[in-house]
Parts: sequence; structure tokens; C-alpha cells
Amino acid sequence: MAATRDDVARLAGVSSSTVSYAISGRRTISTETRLRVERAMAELNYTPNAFARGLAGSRGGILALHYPYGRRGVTSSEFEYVAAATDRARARGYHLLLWSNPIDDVEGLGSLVSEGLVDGVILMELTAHDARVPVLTAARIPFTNIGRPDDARSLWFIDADYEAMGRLAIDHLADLGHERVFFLSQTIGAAERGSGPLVRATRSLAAPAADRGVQIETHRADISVSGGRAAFDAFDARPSRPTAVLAFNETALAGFVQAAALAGRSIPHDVTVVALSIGDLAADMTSPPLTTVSPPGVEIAAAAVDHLADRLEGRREEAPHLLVAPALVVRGSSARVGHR
Amino acid sequence: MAATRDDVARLAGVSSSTVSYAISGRRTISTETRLRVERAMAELNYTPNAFARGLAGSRGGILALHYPYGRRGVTSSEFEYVAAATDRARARGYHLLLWSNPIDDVEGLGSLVSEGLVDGVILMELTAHDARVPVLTAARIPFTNIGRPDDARSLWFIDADYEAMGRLAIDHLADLGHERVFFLSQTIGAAERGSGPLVRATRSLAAPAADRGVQIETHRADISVSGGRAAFDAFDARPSRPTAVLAFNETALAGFVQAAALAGRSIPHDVTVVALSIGDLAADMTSPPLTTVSPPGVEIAAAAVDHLADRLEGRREEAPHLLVAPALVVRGSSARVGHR
DNA sequence: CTGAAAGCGCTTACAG
DNA sequence: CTGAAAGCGCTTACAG
Repeated sequence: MAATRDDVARLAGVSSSTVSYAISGRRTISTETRLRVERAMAELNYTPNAFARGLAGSRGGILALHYPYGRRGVTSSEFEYVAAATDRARARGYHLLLWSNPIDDVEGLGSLVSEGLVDGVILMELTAHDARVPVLTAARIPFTNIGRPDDARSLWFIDADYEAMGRLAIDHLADLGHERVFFLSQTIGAAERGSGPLVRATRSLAAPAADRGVQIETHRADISVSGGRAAFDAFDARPSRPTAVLAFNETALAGFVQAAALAGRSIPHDVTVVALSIGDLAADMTSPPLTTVSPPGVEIAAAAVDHLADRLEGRREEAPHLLVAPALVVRGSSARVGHR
Repeated sequence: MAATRDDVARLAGVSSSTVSYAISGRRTISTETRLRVERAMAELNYTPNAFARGLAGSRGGILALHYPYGRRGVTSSEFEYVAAATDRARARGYHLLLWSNPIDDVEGLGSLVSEGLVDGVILMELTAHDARVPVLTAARIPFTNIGRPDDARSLWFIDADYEAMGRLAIDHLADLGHERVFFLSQTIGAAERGSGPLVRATRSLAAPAADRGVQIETHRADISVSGGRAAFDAFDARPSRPTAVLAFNETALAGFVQAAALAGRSIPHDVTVVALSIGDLAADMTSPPLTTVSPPGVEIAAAAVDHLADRLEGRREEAPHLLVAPALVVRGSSARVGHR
């Protein structure tokens, strides 16, 4: 059915290795020969067989994007991540495979790698001591990370700039006159213990808060809508309430906002809400829409693919540590203290 | 580095073809031989090479999930789709590749297929006259569809049961006493013209509405938050307003809900809202959370993988047309007419 | 600038 | 029940 390289060679009147070199460009070829080969390929509608290429060559042109499954909080922006990575991979001439394991099943990852199917891996949602890192290192397969483990010195990674995120959020709140902030944080499960993002987001608030004289009161909510409702109850029960909420828990925030509305507390008149790491779509779903400080997920995913492709193609040597700046988008949920 | 089939054969003291047959089970093997082979494989930590398998055999164990990109409305539940498909594929012993093209770039799809990498394809988000269908048919590659084109007689597909969806929604509204319903529909772009879901969702309302004496007033909103705000203005400006909104436009609904809140219209006291085809996560983001009638996206994705795998493995003959029943989840946005 | 040939690691008839 | 061997369609040294 499908044409092979030999068919093309025959039609073009050259050897099959010449066809290969014409395609890969790995050795000089006369313009005339190249044209004959190209015409033959077009006529036969020829596409090289991916398996044969992968088996014979050192590279197969397939990347894997790995996310840990069974996580509780699936944020709504994740599909954009995946789509952006897919599109960028294709633009660079790669296929993108989706891989997923429970975060503690690293053997599964190991055997996937040893099938030899993929040239490199992109790891999503790194935890502080991510068990996937040593597995991929031992397998000697190139990989890059979205997020970062605690010890990332020799690793390639792209991460949100949490320090900038914390400062942006605190500055926005301080500029609006807020002096006490209720930090709607997350409970940490066994798997996420010491999860990088939460730890770094939390830490990033301390210095700017001190600088701006803002007092932070942390509440760890369950990653669930009901966890958010309970958080509101805790918030609302305080004799003297903070004037602003800073959330790093998308799912709980939904419950918090609902409970606030039910209790007759108006956002932003009675309480200002700023959300960390929430996509535009989700931010626009609530009324009022949420003021957010978020890293640009789509850019991060595309940049991760570029990192890995550059590395595989030998265009980069040293391991880059790329921090992506977040953006503050002021929507309707934040206002000046005492605003009416 | 990695062990090959020959290494295993040598260690087990058998021929390499025996190792292959021990793995595939395609011919009878004495228990003792099988055990020796298994021990050798375990000791060498052997994993078959995926490229060699794909090249030599007829099946490579890779499926592709294809979504059209550049669509405007990315719903928040799509990642769950993809994750569910990935997990099910892995459970059945397949890798899942993500493919994406602009909906009108069918040549791109054609050349992806002709690389021979994948055993079969799952098409997402079918339109009424989807150009991908003839391409895959001509390529003689097995595929199954999530959604369906107009002419789906000979195709394998899984779709939401729109008739059931419409009836469930209208019955719920009628049971609550609503007699006039504002249908928050979508504008249709060139690409989605005659898009299956919108047409079928719209049609599905007519019969039950007639049965229950419900009057439907359709408004086509842009798929955007501002489109939803404009829709609310149109809704609110009517001298005599419908008492309920039925939405098939997730993004616009967000704007509608915001505008309603701004205008001081309370949901569900002043207006009942029921949303079609919205995921649980998004439904819980608003306050109040939304009553929804939605198909179970995760089940559909997993079922599509099963269909395709069954077909590839010769377990099914005739093309199944599977309609998945939607579920009504009553949350806080719907109430009896005149409810206080 | 181009060709003939070995080899990648499997699967699967063909023999026995 | 098992083995020896051809072949899948490429890439890439090796020659010229």
C-alpha cells in the first residue's frame, strides 16, 4: 500500500541511501538529484515509516509528557498546557505521547522508558523529592521539568517565578490598603508532602508581607469545594476579620466564594479576593471575575518542549533554569479597603 | 545498555523466537521453558523495543487521540477526557499519542497517519461534515469517534445522548413550573457550521418542550464572557422575561451569571439557570453552583478507547453506535418558579 | 557527489 | 513443542 524508500529510489533513479540523505540533509547532494528525489516523493505521496526510522536511527522523534495521576485538584487550565505542548512538539517535528503513573509507581515509568519509544520526557508537577527524577536520570534519558524538585542544581527545568508571584500579590493588596490577609492554603496529602509549589508559594509571601507591613493568617483548606466552605466559616467566625483573601487552592476557593455569597458577604465590597495560579477561564467563571496572579501556563508548556528539543538536537549544553514571570490581572474581585 | 531479545534467549538457553512466543503467547510453550524465559527476562530487566516490534509486527501498540485545535471554546473538562483516555489506553497496553490539526488541515492528518506509527485513531469533537472522516477512511486505518457526523451509518462512534439530555433538562424545568425558557445558545463560526452537538442539542429541546408546554426563546451568544454579558442584557431588556435560562455555551454562561449578579438579579430566586454539558468542576466554581445536565465525559473517553482496542484486537465486528446517557445534577441554580 | 551493504531488534512463516 | 532464517524499512559507516 504505502510507498517505501525503495520505491522512491527506483522512480528517482538513485540509490535508496541517497533518498535518505536527501531527506535528512546529512550529506551534500547535487541540486538535480535532490529535485528528482523530491519529485518522486511527491508523486508517490511518500512518508517515511516512523518505526523503521526509530529502529535504525538514534532518534525516533517522539517525546513524552508525563503527569502524575490520581491527584485531587485537577485545575481547569491543564488542558491548555497539554494542547500547547502538543502543538509546539508538532511544530518542531515531534510527536507527543501522554504518560501517566501514580506518583509512587516509578517502576511503571521505568519500563515505559526502557521500551525505547521516546527520545525525551517532560515531567509535569514536580514535587519536592520527586521519585521520577532518579528513575529518568538512571535511565540516561534526556528530560526536562515543569516545576522543580528541591535539589534541582543539575536538572533542566522551567518553573513559575514564585517570588515574583508572591510579591505581585502582596503589593497589589498593600496598594489597596489591605493590612490583614487570610491565606487560603491547602492541606498536604502524603504524596504532596513538601510539594514544591505550595512550599514556594507560601514562602514567597513572607518577605514582601514584612516589607509592606501586611499580616498573613494562614488557613489550610481541604482541596475540595466543601473544604472552601469550611474555610469561609473559619474566616467569618473571627471576631475581627482580615479584609482580604489570598487563595492558593482553586477548588476550595470556589466553595469559599459560594459560602461568602450565601452569608451575604459581597466581593469585593466586604472582602477582597486574589487568586494565585488560576487560569483565565476559571477566573472568568465566577461573579465577580477573580483578580489573579498566575504564571502563563501555555508559555511554560511550549518552552518546556523547546528546551527538550534543543537539548536533543544538541543546541544547548548547560542545564537551564528558567523562571517564568507571572502576570497580575486585575478583575472585579479586588478593591480598596473600605470601598463601597 | 538495554538487554535485547537475544540476551534473554542466551541466558534462558532457548532460541530467540521462543522468547518472542513466550511473550506473545502465540504458540504453545512448555511450562518449564516459559519459566526459564520469564526468569531471564526478570533478571535482565528486559523490555521489548517498541520500534522493532512496530516494524516487524502488524501492530505497534500506539493509538492517537485527535482534537481540532484553534477552537474558541475550550471547556474545562477536556483535560479529564484526555487523562481518562490515557489511563484506559495504558490499561489496555497501548500508548496514547496526542494529535491536533486545524480542522481544515486534513492533509496534515493524512501524513501523520501514513507514517504508520499508530494502529488506530480516536477523533474528538466531530462536526456535521467532518473532513477528517474521509481522510481516515481512505487511509484504511481503524478509527472511532467521540461525537458523530451527520452521516454516521458505517462509522464507529460514541456520543452523548442529546435527546435524553434535552428531555431531562426540559422535564426538570417544567417540574419546577417554568413555562418560558431562555435558551442561551451559540453563534456558529464557519468551521463549526452545522456542528453536530449544537444542532442536536437544539433539536432535542423541541419535542419535550411541546410535550410539557414549555416555550423556548433562543438567543445565540458569542462564545465569550462578553457575549454572555450581552446575552444577559438582551434577556433583561425584555418586557416580560422568561423565568429560566438553559445554557449550551459554557463561556457565555459565565458572563451571563456575572451580569445577572451585577444587575442585582439573584439566581435562582429571580431566574433559574440550568447548564448543558458542563463539567462538575466548572459547575462548582460559580455561586450558587450550577444545576447541570451533562454527559459523563470521562466514561465516554474511556469507552472510546475500549471500542478502538476491541476493534484492533478483533473482538468486535459491527460498528457500534453507543449513546451515553447524561445525568441531571441539581445544584443551587435551579428552583421552583416564584420561589423566595 | 553517490552506491552497496550491514545492522537496528523484533515477528512470523517455514521446518522439524 | 522448538529452532534457524527471512524480512519489516529505515540509517549510516564504508568505499569509491
